[in-house]
Amino acid sequence: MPTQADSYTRILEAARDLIYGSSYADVGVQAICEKANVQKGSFYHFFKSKQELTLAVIDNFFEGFKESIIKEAFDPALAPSQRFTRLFQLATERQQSIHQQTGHVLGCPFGNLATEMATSDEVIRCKIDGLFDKLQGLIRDTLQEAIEKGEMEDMNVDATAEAMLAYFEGLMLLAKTKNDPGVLHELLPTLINIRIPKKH
Amino acid sequence: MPTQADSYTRILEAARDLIYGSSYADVGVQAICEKANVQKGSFYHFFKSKQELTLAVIDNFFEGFKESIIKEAFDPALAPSQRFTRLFQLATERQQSIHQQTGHVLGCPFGNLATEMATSDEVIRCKIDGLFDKLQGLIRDTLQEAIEKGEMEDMNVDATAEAMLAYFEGLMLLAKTKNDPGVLHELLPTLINIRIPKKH
DNA sequence: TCTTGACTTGACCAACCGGTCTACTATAAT
DNA sequence: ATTATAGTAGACCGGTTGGTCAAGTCAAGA
Repeated sequence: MPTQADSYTRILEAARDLIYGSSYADVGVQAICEKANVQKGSFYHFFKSKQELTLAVIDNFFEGFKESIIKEAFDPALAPSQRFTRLFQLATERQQSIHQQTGHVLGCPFGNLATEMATSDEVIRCKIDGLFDKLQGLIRDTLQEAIEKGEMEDMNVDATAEAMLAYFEGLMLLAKTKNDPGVLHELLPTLINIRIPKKH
Repeated sequence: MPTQADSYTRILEAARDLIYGSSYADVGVQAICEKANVQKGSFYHFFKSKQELTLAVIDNFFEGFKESIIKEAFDPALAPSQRFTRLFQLATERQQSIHQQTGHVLGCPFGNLATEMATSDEVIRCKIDGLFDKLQGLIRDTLQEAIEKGEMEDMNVDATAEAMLAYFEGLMLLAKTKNDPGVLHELLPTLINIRIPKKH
């Protein structure tokens, strides 16, 4: 007998794991209900549609991301350039761990969903677009701080942050396609060498 | 009355356009048949499953890619570093053109399919993995030639080629998520600055 | 003329899709 | 004790999924 009131959480987590493990379209409401040990009626009591559930899943992913990787890597106590190094460690370790558990490199949940749904669901595309903007802002601020502390030369921080995010997502995609986390271990550290100079 | 014998081609092209425009899972056999003006039976006369059709679609994509972008950009008559510049132009123009026609940046067809299916269809994952290897090889050979001609300093050509491919795919993903081809116009040219040095 | 085989037609299948609905239970406030 | 409310149960809906199949068309070869 499920502990009643946390059905919402169980649905959310079941959906998160299932969708991350394959894709939005491949995971049906029925499958989510079965994994969450919940009936259809309960599902639609808490979520008015599969799309709304997915928005909640994306938020949940970002929460988890903030409370683990971001909090640990973008620690103000660390030197800016070391934050990147820590981020690479954590991201690589996570994909390695997932690969060991599931047999698959799953990549970036936001990148996965964006790729699948950008053309068919504008709401979700905008949601992920916004999250990418936040991440880019986080990188940009860190770069700015590094410049101010003399750790890095001056540069176009906005363009560089965007390029870094792109490189990160691209490596995740390659690692997923090769099903080999080694790509990340080898190439993620080179992300800090990316520089887009200021144009003048 | 359809011109009979080219049903195969019409199915293939309909599937290519539909899948590229949304995703594998979102496009049904029925929709493909309707767009191709063909009946279900004909579909399964030519393709024994939706998966096999998808493999043919991937091949078709790569053929088109070779005969347009690759043939034009990786022209031995061009200086190696100029081949990259040409590639950026062509890739950016193509996405801009698609965006103008469809209202959406569709990104890289291989990256899209890999992201969607890598965890659920091993055959397709391997197929795309192989294509990525070919592209990486093409980049690597160009880099090698650039080094031999003194256009570039020596480097780890394999790692650099992989990093470039990742950056390319990541930019495509970002452009798709933002639904803005401007990302490519702004950042693709910086791809040539990526360098992974030889370790010793 | 008869046969063969490539191709087409469209009805049909079980399974599943996202979503709705009514009936029911459990809890808590009145 | 009564009522309201939150949550659960699961049958049910029309529509769609990938895939099958028997029947038929048509052109070429014998």
